[in-house]
Amino acid sequence: MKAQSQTSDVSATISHSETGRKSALRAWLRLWACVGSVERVVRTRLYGDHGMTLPRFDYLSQLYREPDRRMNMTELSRRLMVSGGNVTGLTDRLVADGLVKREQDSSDRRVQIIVLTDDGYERFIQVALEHEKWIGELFEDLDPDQMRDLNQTLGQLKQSLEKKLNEQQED
Amino acid sequence: MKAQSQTSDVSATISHSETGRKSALRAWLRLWACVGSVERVVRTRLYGDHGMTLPRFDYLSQLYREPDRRMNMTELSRRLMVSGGNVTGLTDRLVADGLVKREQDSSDRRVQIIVLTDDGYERFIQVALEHEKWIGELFEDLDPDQMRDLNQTLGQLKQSLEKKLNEQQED
DNA sequence: CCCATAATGTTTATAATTAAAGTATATTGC
DNA sequence: GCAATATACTTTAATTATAAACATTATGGG
Repeated sequence: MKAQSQTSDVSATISHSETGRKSALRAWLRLWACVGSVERVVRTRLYGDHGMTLPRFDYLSQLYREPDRRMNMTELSRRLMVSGGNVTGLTDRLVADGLVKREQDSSDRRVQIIVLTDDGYERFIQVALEHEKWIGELFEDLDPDQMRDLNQTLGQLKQSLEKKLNEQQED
Repeated sequence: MKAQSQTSDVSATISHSETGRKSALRAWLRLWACVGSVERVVRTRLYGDHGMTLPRFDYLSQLYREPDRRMNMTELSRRLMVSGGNVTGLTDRLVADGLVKREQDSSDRRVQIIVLTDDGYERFIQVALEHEKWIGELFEDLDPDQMRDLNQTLGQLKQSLEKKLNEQQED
């Protein structure tokens, strides 16, 4: 059949990139499935056990990791990988709940600095301890060697993706 | 200090699970970051180049993979890892766009069968070809060995997570 | 057959999310 | 200094998403 022999000819020439594409797609689908499963568990437990949503938890965790517990909106948007408008809305609700507060930057009047309040800090560490336990349980079937390799590969992939994203942005 | 010596005593006892937790958390954060980066690229290009959203693309891809291009709502909800109400809304809009249609199950009047239309099929394969190319490019920095190991580990993790989810559901 | 229970899907209210347009402030080049 | 451009954030309209309550239909035990 013509179509089939064409496929064979082509695959003989570009077989490497063809198989690369297929295994990349498979890796992507598995990554997506794993993240979806973990997110579903974490989201359900956050809401059920602590009345907190996953986006708010992620938001607070970014602030928590900063030495001074503060960050501007643009940086939050970048770290959380969501749009600026989304961060505005999340911030409004977190301010209403008293978990964060807005402060003005002294040198640039456009900039809003978001600060974790004492309440927000207490609330976050309480939830974060449980969160870490859940993640540990969800990943417990991977043996230490696999975990090490996985972390190594994902670290490399993460850097590679960030590099590509920056390059793309400049175009 | 009392608190510190307590921490040391505890970590001496459960150091293995402690380090396991930390590396699990690191793996989770990296997984999350990688998926976020890829999703951002794919979403932007889907919308910019094809006027399609990521949730709709994922929805169509689930139907496409079925031999008869049809599936009921509950199964779609399970595969896409989203709520039933969400699937109802997505279906309404995809029906309005003519990409899928609803059919009644002959043996169970509760069941809606969603069928990919000819238009939906054509549209999907056109976009899916590009999608596969994008994913291949985004993952190109991983060498074949890493890709193979990654796929193996993620496959195992995926199965382990599905097992845990089922067990949890039964509680 | 009938009732309790389960399963399928929709509706409702609300939150999260995006892209695009808009506002205000800074910066840069001339 | 001023105009053009860039940056930081908000607003808007639409879509996507959840949890919980609901309606309908199916199933299984008495």
